[in-house]
Amino acid sequence: MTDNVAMGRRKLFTREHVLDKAIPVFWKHGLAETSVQDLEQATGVRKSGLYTEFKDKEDLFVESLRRYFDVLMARGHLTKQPLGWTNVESFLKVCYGSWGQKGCFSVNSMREFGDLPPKARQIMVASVMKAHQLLIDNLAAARGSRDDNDSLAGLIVTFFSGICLEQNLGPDRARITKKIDAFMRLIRAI
Amino acid sequence: MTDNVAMGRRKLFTREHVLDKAIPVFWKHGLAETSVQDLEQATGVRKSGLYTEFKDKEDLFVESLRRYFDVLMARGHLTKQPLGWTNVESFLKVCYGSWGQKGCFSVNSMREFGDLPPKARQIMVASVMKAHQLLIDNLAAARGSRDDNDSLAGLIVTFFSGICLEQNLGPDRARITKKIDAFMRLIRAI
DNA sequence: GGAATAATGGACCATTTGGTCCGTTATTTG
DNA sequence: CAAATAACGGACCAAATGGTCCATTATTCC
Repeated sequence: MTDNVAMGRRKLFTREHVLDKAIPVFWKHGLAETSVQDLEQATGVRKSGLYTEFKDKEDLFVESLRRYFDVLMARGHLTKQPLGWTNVESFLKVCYGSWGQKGCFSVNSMREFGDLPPKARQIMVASVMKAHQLLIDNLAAARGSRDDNDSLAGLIVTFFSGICLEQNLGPDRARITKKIDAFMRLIRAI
Repeated sequence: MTDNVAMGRRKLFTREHVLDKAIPVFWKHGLAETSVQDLEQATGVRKSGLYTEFKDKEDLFVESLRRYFDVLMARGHLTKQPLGWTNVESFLKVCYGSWGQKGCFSVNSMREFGDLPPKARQIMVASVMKAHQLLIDNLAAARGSRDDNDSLAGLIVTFFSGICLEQNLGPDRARITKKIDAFMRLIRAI
C-alpha cells in the first residue's frame, strides 16, 4: 500500500460493510451478549480479519454505534426545513427501526450503559444532547420561543426512549403509530 | 422434613433473602451478564445451595422478577384510596428505584426481552397490562370515564419506561422530579 | 450421645469466551 | 511468471462460564 512497486491483495470487505452487518447484532443482543462468533457469522468476516480492522470487540461496538448515529443524523429527521412539528413526529418515528431492527440501537444500549466502554457512553450522551437541542430548535419554530421548550424537549426524548424500548415487546406497527399520534396531539395542544 | 422422628438441619437462608440479594444484581447487569459467581457473592450462598433451591440461573431470575412485582404491588402505588392523580404520580416515582437500584427492574429487562425465558416474558407482559388497567381506573377516578383514558394510560406507561431507562444514565434526582412534574402538568391539563 | 437429616463447601467438568498467532492463499504490479 | 503484499483460515490458548457431584459439617429429635 505504501509503494507502487508491487500491490498486495485488495480488501474484500469495507469497514462500513462490516459495521452495517454488526449493528443489528449489537442492537439486538447488546455488547455483552454478542459473541465474536456471532459477529463472524453476521459479517462473514473471520475473527482474524475483524481483529485486523478493529482493536477488540468493544472497539467494534463503539464504531458500530458511531456509524449508527452518523447514518441517522444524515437522514436529518430533525434538520429538514422548515423546522417544526413535522420534524418532531419524524423523529419519534425513528422508533420504527432500521437495519432490520426495531426501536433504537442507542436506547437499547442504555440499559447496559454502566458497563459500556467510556467512548460508547460519550457518543451516547453527546447524541442525546444533540437530539435535545435540535428538538428545542424545532419547538421554537413550531410554537415560538417559549420558556418550556427545553422542558418539553426533555419529555419528547423520554417518550422516544419509552416507545423504542417497548418495541422490544414486539407490538404491531399500528399500535405504536396510534401512540405517537396521541402523544403528538397531547404536546401540540398545550 | 417428612417425618418427626428426627429433624435435619434448618435452612440458614430463606428463599426471600436470596431473592432480595439477587434482584439488584440482575437489575443492574441483566440475566446474561450476571454470572453465577456474582450471585454467590451477592447472596452469600454457595453455588450448590443456589442450585438446591433453584433449578438454574434462569429460574432464579424468573423468581427474582416475580418477587420484584409482588413487593411492588404490595406497596400499592396504584391502588391507594382514593384513586386519582396522586396515585399516577406515585406510580411514576417508582422510577426512583428500590433495592438500592435506580429505575425499574422490569423496564431494564425489556431490552433483553427476546432472550428471556418464556416465564419471565409472561410475568413482564402481565405486569404491564396490570399497570395499564390500574392506570385506567385511576384516570377514570381523576377525570371521569373518558374515551381517551385507555390511550392516556398507554402514554403514561411509555413515559414511565422512558424515565426508568434514563435513570441508567445517572441523572440527579432533582432533574427527574422536574421531568415528572412537567409530565403531570401536561396530562392534567388536557 | 447417637441416628437421621439436609445444607454447605469446594473439587471437578465440558463448553464457550475473547483474543493471539502464523502458515496458506489470493491478488496485485512489473 | 515472479516477487511483493496483505487478507484469510483455522489452530491454539488461558480464563471464565453454567452446572454437577459428593464428602463434610451442622443441626435436629429421641
